[in-house]
Amino acid sequence: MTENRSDICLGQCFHPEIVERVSGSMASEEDLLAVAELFKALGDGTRMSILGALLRSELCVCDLTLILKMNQSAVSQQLRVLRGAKIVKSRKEGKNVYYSLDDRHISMLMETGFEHVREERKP
Amino acid sequence: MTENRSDICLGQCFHPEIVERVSGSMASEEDLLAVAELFKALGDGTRMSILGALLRSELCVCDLTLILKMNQSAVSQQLRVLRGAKIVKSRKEGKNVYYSLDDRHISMLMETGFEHVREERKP
DNA sequence: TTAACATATGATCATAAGATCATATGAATG
DNA sequence: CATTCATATGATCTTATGATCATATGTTAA
Repeated sequence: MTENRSDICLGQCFHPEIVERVSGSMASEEDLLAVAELFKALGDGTRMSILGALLRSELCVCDLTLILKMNQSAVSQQLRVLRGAKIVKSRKEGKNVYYSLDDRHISMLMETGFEHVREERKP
Repeated sequence: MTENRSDICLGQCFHPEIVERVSGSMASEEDLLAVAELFKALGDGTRMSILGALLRSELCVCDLTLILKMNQSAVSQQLRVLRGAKIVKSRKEGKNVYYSLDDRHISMLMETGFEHVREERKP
């Protein structure tokens, strides 16, 4: 920890106690990377539109293509990403596959996100 | 709305009432894209590590480079992204710039994210 | 069991985005 | 006021990722 590096502040700027304390109390790298992957999967306009629709109702792929006005392949590709990230779940019924949000964490994330961007827009 | 497309379900699968209702009640495209941008900025391992540190304490750039064991340029580049997305704010004090989370929405998003990935890991 | 339909997926191509390098800016201090 | 130090940023290169195309899988009904 606090090893020497030639490219950065070697001097008086740094705060050893704080660096030590934060380094020792941070979330694990495993958790941080997992959360980053989660947000990365949420961080795309097409996928967020899909989720915006699923926030209102469980939907089959066909309905999603109509709502998003996108072709089926693109929708399915993005659903795969969302499934892989455990953001949506699916259930099969006949020829159709119905998608819905995985759990309430996802809707909480979306609602908090909406609140944030709406607040940032005001001032 | 519900226009014809040759590449997808023209037949019996689709649910006009649901498509109609969801299309009419979804968040605006503007909001959806803004939230997607927010999550995209959160969706990177380096940036999430920075935020994991800032969740514990306000920090200057130098301290962040030591905590993350990364060079200064890479850290500053990612701080720029986080600033642009209104995820962190900065204050200048002498030669140093101190960064902190923009508001409580950001810590809420992170906590919810941690909860989600930890729960997904269990079963 | 064949045809029609709903969904999934591999391959390809174009674009986006992160790390690094070099250098610029701007504050404090001798 | 010149130097040192902390931070920011433009340019470049490489890799990652989304849209599209073509096709595969799997389900139902004729």
